[in-house]
Amino acid sequence: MGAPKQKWTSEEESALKAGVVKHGAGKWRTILKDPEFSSVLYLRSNVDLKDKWRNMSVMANGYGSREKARLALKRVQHSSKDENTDSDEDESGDRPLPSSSGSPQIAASKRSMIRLDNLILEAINKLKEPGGSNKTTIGTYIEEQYWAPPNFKRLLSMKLKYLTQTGKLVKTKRKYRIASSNATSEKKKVPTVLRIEGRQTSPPIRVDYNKDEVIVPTKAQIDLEIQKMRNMTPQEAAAAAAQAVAEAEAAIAEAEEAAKEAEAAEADAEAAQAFAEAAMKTLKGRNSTQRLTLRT
DNA sequence: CTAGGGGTAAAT
DNA sequence: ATTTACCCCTAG
Repeated sequence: MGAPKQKWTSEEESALKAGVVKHGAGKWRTILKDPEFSSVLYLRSNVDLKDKWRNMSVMANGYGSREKARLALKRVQHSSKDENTDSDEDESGDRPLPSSSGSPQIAASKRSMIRLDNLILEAINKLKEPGGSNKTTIGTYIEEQYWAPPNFKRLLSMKLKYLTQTGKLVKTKRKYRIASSNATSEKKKVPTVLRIEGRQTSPPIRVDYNKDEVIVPTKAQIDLEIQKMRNMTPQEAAAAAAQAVAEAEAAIAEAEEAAKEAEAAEADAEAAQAFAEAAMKTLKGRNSTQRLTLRT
């Protein structure tokens, strides 16, 4: 019929994730009605959200609710040794189901948002140091380009280690380089359409990204965060940023105490980072293409 | 309305 | 052939 297939955009995916974070997985109708996301998800139905969440979970986790024989991995073109020590230690449930009522416990283990990853890759990319860049250089770059939370060093170390382990980075000597097989195949989503929340009477704003930035699929996520802060005063945004950092620290501390792989903490830390970073950017007014400070 | 299970057809 | 958006159905 009319729409043969409508691929979910990164914006929609981000909005969905954010919605799940905010309202919990399963509150599809609530998420849909939230003006924060309805601007992005107004085309989708609650069932769509459910199904999409299912699909995403299946992919991310490997075993969501609809996995079955999902054990068919791609035929790796590993030139050397492969040895994927697949330890299915995954305990991060797809359905975090935050125990909302009662005492607010910070325990949401939502995994998504690969922000710092991109930051690191961008740093390495930009630095273009032959043989790779070391931790300090990368850290300095990020600190200069963005900002550094108090626990940034730890975050970075953890992230670097993790990226190396997962093969996204290659560590030679003390230098890190981007793995050769690093598929930088992001979507061709160069132009993004944003809608003004509330009213569609205004024509969509077309925003062209990739000004001087690396081609890293990170814009959508930032967009989302910024949208969420669109109505915040600078003070509120700063407070949110501070809180985000605090939460990240708490997550790190917990993870270290538990001596775990810190997977869950990573997600939290990254989410917090993204939020904080977006806040800082907003405060600095270095938003490139758009003014998001509008108030209807 | 939601959780799931099942399925289909369209993109890749 | 796989992935993925959507659909249908049933039980809570």
